[in-house]
Amino acid sequence: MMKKYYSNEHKFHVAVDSIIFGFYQSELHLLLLKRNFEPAKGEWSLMGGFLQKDESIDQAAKRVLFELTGLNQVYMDQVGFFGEIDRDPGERVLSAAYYALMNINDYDPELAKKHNAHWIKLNEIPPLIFDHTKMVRIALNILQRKAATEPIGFNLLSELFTLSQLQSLYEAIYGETIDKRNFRKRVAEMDFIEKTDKIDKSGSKRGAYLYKFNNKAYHKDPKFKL
Amino acid sequence: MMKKYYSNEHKFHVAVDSIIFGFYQSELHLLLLKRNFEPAKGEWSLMGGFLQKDESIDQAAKRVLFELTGLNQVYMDQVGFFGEIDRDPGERVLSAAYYALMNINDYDPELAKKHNAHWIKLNEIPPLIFDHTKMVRIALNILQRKAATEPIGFNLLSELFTLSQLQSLYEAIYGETIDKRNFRKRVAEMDFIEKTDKIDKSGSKRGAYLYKFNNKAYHKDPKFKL
DNA sequence: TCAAAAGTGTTAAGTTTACACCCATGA
DNA sequence: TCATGGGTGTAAACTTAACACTTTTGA
Repeated sequence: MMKKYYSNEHKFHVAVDSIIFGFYQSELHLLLLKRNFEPAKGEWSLMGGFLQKDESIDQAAKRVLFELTGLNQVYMDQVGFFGEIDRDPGERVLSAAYYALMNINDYDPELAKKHNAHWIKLNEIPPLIFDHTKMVRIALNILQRKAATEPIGFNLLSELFTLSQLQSLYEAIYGETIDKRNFRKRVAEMDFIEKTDKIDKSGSKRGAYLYKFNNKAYHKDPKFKL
Repeated sequence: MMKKYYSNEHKFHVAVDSIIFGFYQSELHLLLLKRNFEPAKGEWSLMGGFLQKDESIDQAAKRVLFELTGLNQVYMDQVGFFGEIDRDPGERVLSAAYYALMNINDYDPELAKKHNAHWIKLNEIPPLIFDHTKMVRIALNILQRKAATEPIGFNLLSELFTLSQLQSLYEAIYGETIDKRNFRKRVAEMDFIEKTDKIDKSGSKRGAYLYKFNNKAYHKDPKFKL
């Protein structure tokens, strides 16, 4: 048996918290819980859960997301590790925060009801428990930086999307308007954003061409800047 | 007494590991341990330590750095939280990695001897234990990104520095050469990088003016791009 | 006297920004 | 027929990149 060196060291509760981004009606939203369980019942918080003995921290983040959404294969990335002594005023809990980018259409409203989860506009976020507001702020910073140089924004859209949808997504992420012609010029230079022959008529009478992100083509020549 | 909700949850060992950057002879170096203690005695690793009951994770990172260097007030930033199940093959330990930027001249060689610590050139890093090599790679990525847009590089230099030193620092961080005139043009536009009337003769016969970073001036107009 | 680092401006290339009108369609 | 979102090109401003010689001084 392997010798144990760490037996005198203290041990800690470790949790994960998920900042879940969704996009609709030209706005970024977060999936937040109006907690119907203790502690802090009745308050708003991120979805979270405890790290289990037999799972990695990345696996825990995926499991927690799955519990709330029923979805696997969602884009996730670590935000940071939060370890202030009193961040949870009950007992000490350390937390790794992750953000997730999902297509809001994939989300089953039944699961929302069960967990009392709600999509809240980014600029209408209520006060959250513990340090969750700070986690959200940092996650948004990371998203803004990363979305500019890596093609992660597509995770927030359906597989097929119009250029107007793509533009309004990036306007929402950056919090500023983008010139339509300049935006389309940049998109046109990215060969991995492919025009299909399908047309979406839901957003206008005339209809707009639907595009899709070709991940394989992106990896052949991975350049992205929006 | 506050009700306890988490008592059934598993607890974990939590450590911090420090990626300590230094700069001399125009090259970035890391302060690494040739371990004179178990586990993995004889192998190379980052400096680390366990999180204690009464300290935050940031405090733990500072304490661990202090134990190795005797220095407080060193620039540190979180790299990420590493939680693979078998990252430490002995017992499960989760680790928050931090990188630190220090002036190599502030480092007491006596402390180095005691811990068997060595400054190793970035491109001569030996294989490290556990996932420490991965931590180093991610820390370097963060440093490269952050050094370009925030004035953190000065932490690697003495208070007074020549423009040649500053340029070779940024060349080391980015891993590419920079045009001298373009570099100096950019520096000249940053009013918070102030020319002193002192001259350094250690690097050349002619001598070069010494500059300093004025943090207060920077915060009045915080723009940085190198 | 010469080797070695310090210091100094200009021009061309490339990138980014600003901007306005016609098109297709369903109500 | 008209209101609505879809689609398209050009020129000016700005930023970035390329480039070579003179100065100073200690050995």
